[in-house]
Amino acid sequence: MDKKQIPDIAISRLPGYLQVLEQMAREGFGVVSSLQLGKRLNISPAQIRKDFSHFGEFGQQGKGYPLFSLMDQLQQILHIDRIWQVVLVGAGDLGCALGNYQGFRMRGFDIVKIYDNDPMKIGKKTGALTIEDVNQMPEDVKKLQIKLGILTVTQLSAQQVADVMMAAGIRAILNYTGVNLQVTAPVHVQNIDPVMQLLHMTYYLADD
Amino acid sequence: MDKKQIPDIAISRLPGYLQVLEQMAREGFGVVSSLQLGKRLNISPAQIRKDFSHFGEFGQQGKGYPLFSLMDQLQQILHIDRIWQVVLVGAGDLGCALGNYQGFRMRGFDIVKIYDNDPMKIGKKTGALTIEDVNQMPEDVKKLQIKLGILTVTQLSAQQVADVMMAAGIRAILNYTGVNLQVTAPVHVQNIDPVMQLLHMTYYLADD
DNA sequence: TAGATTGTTAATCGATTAACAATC
DNA sequence: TAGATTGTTAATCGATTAACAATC
Repeated sequence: MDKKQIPDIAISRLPGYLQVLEQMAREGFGVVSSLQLGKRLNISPAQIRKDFSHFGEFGQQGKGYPLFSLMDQLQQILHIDRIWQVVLVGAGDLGCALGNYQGFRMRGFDIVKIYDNDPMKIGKKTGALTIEDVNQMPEDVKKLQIKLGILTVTQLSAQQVADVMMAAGIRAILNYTGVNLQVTAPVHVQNIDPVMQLLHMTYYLADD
Repeated sequence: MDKKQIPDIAISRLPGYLQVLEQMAREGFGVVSSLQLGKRLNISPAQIRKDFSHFGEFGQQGKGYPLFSLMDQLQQILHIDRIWQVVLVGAGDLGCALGNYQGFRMRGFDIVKIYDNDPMKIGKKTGALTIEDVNQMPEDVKKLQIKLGILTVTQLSAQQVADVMMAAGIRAILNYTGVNLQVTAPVHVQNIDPVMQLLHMTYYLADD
C-alpha cells in the first residue's frame, strides 16, 4: 500500500464517501452497493469501486459493501480512528466562531487551544476556550504533540504565523487567510477562501 | 465564446490568476509573463497560456501580458466588473462573522441582508447589519434581484432554506452547512466544509 | 441455481505538457 | 537584428468509464 501511487484525486473523494455512509447508517442501511453510493454523490459506480480498490477489497460480489466495516476501513485510511487535537490561531470573529463550532468535535477534531497576539483579547473567554498568547503556542504544540492547525489571522501576518506553527511541529494547516502560504515538504495546506469560490460561480451567472 | 466547451477546471483557476495579478500590481509590475505567473502558482506556463486562450488573445509575443488589461479581461470573464449583492441566511456565530467580514466587500461582494428564523435574534444588530426575519427573504431577493446567497443555517433546515432561496431567484449558493444540497439546472453551489478538508489532510499524516 | 455486484482490465476520454512557428 | 514569449498543435499523461469474469 504505497501511498505515492494513489492519486490525490481519489483520496479527495474518500471523505465524501464516508459522509454519505454515515447518513445511510442513520437511515438504517446495513449493506450498500457502489450504485447506491454513486447515486447520492453523482459519481459513477465504476469510479467508486476503482477508488476503493486502491486500498483493498471491501465488498462481496453479488452483495455490495457491509456498511459498518466499510466505514471502519475508510476511517482507518483517513486516520480518523482517533481524536485529533487542533490549535487555532487568530481569535477574530471567524476564529472564535470556528473555535466554538461543534461540528469539529462531533467529527473527531478537538480544538484545544485558541491564540491571538492582541493583549486586549488574551485572557478573554470565547465559549469554552480562553484566548491565549500566541507566543505560548510553540511550547503547547510541542508538549501536546499537536499536528493540526487552523489559521484565521490577518493576511499581513499569515505567512509568519504559519512559519512559527510549522517550526513547532504542525504538519497540516487549514488556511482561512486567503494568502497562498509557502510551505515545505511534509506540511499540508488546505485553503478555504470563500471569495475565490464566489468568483468561480459568478462566471456562470449570465450578464443581464 | 461558447461557455459549454470551456472546461470548468480551467474556469476554477481564473480566480487564482486574478489574485496573483492583483498582488503583482501592488508590487509594481506592468507586464507579466506566463512563466512569472506560473512560478507563483506552481502551474506550468503552458497551462496558463492554454487557459487564457479559451477566452481570447491577451498577450504580446516576446513581451508577455500587459498586467492591467489582463486583469480587466479576467474581471469581465468572471463577471466581477460590477458589485454583486449577496444575502446571507443563518445568523449564528459563523454567519455573523461572515456578514461582517470586510474581505467580501473589498472584492466586490456586498452582503446586504442577513436573516434568521430565531425571534430572539430578529431585530438585533450584528456589525452594520440588522438580523431580519427569514420570511422576509424571498420578497427582498425578488425586489433587489439578488442572485448570490450564503447559507449558514443548521443541517436540519439547510435543504429547505436552499429551496426557498432558489424559488426566490437565487442562482448561486455558497454552502457552509455540510449538507449535500440538491439543486436543479441553472443554480450553482460551492461547498465549504472544513471537516472534509481536515479529513483530506489527516490521510497524509502518518500513524505514529 | 439465477441474479446481482464486486474487482479489474482495457478502452475511452480529457487534461496537461512539450515543442515550435509566429511575431513583438 | 537577436532574444523573448505568445498562441497553438500534437504528443503525452492520467483519470474515468465500459465491460466482464469471478463469485457471493
